Amino acid sequence: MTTTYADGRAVISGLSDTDINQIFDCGQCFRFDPSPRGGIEGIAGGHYAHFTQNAPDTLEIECERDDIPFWTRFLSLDVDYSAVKADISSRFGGDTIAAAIKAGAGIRILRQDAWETLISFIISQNNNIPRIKKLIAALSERCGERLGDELYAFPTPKAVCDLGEDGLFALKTGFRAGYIFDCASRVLDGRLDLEAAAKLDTPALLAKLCEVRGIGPKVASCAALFGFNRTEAFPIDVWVKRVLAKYYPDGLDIAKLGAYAGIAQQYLFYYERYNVK
DNA sequence: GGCCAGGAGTAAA
DNA sequence: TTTACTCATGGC
Repeated sequence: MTTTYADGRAVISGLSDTDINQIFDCGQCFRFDPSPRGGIEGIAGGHYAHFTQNAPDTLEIECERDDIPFWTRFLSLDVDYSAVKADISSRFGGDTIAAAIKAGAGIRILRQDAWETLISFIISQNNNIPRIKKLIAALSERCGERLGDELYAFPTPKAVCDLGEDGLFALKTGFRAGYIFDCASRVLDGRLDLEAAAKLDTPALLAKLCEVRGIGPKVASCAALFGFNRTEAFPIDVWVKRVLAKYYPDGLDIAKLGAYAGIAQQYLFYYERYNVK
């Protein structure tokens, strides 16, 4: 993998197992969308980037020069996904996981901000992806830092807390308003110390996250997987339940799926959710 | 107009 | 320990 930078654009070549359309459209993030001028654009970590991929092994990132390490890490470009796939395949067996890996061959699990994933997946509960995106965009526009024309950073815990439960409800978050407020309050006053939480082992992390009102096993698992880089976390939502019932009627021992269970889960989710056969 | 959406809290059995 | 109901909202 080699990176060059010129004219506000990083060009990363020598890639494998990478497809930005799959990465940004597999339900793991909610602030990246197709750009009117082609490619995919969005905001993370308070920075805007625009991605284009004209070849399987080459990615162009329009971003600040100083942000290249951030985006490289964000995209998990340092992770050897051929090894990940081999490990998953050796543990699952069967045609289903092979087909799912093939269907989502370019998926990479993003390393997102823990706080952002917590709020995003609280919003996701009993909701659909387009509306989740709308609500997060509305929240960011309402109280996130303005980065440019129509561009807003994801808001800080304090900014969300200052909105109050009423302000959050006014954004049409519905019954989730109180959940979002509780989470923001806890992060703000230190009852939920995200830096300390990041040092816990995964079971302890999940238990800690579940102290927040409105965070249960599924939301906690998504935050752990997408926001704390816990690739062994295995979120079970309606789609994954569907996959498990359909292809693994005799049950699947998730504990035996190893360090990349969460990545396997993402292949399966993508396979079933987007009906990629 | 009922059903569903990357669920979780609550009460009841 | 599971099961049924409820929670706002919007697309279909």
